[in-house]
Amino acid sequence: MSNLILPKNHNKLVAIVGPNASGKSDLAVKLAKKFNGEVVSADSRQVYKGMDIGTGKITKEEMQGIPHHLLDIASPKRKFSVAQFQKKAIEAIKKIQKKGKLPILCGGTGFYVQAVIDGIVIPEVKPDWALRKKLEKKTCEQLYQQLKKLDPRRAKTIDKKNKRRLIRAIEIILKTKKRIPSLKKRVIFDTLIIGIKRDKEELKKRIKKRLLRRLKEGMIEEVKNLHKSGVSWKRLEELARIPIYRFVFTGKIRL
RNA sequence: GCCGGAGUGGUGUAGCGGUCUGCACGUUGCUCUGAAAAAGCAAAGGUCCCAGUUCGACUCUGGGCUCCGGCA
Repeated sequence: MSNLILPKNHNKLVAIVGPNASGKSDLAVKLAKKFNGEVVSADSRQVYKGMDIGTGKITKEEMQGIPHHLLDIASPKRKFSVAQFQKKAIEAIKKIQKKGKLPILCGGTGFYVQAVIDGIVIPEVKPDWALRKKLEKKTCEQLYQQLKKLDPRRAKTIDKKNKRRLIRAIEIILKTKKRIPSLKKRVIFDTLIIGIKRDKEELKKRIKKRLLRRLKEGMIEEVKNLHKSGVSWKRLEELARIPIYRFVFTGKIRL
């Protein structure tokens, strides 16, 4: 086992990206063992407590003693966002670097990885769900006209038909009373990105195998428990875009 | 074996005797400013088979095949 020697306060980061079931978690652990690293998960679903089997969260045994960060840091009852993730991830990565160890960002959610390695500067405006609900009732055209009045520059670049983005833009302006600053990126880490490629058929097989294993492991129990602990069915459905959760809800699945 | 119901993109469905068969999910490509397994844009992809009626059938009729339910 050849351990990498890094100076304290170095700036290195390894990021692993790739499709579902391609073996990112395994690779992350392997690399961590080899290069004296710790893993930082970047998965928008695995941040939630209680969603283990369904999200394919790594188990204690699979971690093989390697510390994993940013798993189980949020309640599924509340919504978690990229901005929250970004802050915590950067914090965790810096801490690992300070110890002279190698942080390994293990992908899952592309946007989350991007937020960290590209250092997208996200406006400091928390989502206002009541406001969003109100704006939701308007048409794209109405929202676009409103945005045009508030911030003509942003209106020029925005996708006129993307309601979600239009709403977010208006939300930022209403809260800050200012126009939206142009997109900035603040790259803070010296990152090596590792992409995993795998044959499609093989991926399918791996996913199927994983699905069957998870059903056995108590997938259905997990969903029941989530609901018992107070996560509404509605919220569960929101979170349940994952095929395996959909299976639990509908009894149908396509592979 | 009999009776009934149904066969429409990869999956689930909608509709109609006559412009391009619509929608959802999935797929592929592109775009991304606190929802990212998201959202938006674009593209590929279909009427089970054979006859008949008709100017014209995905639609109506008959037969075949297959599936589902009920009865034997």
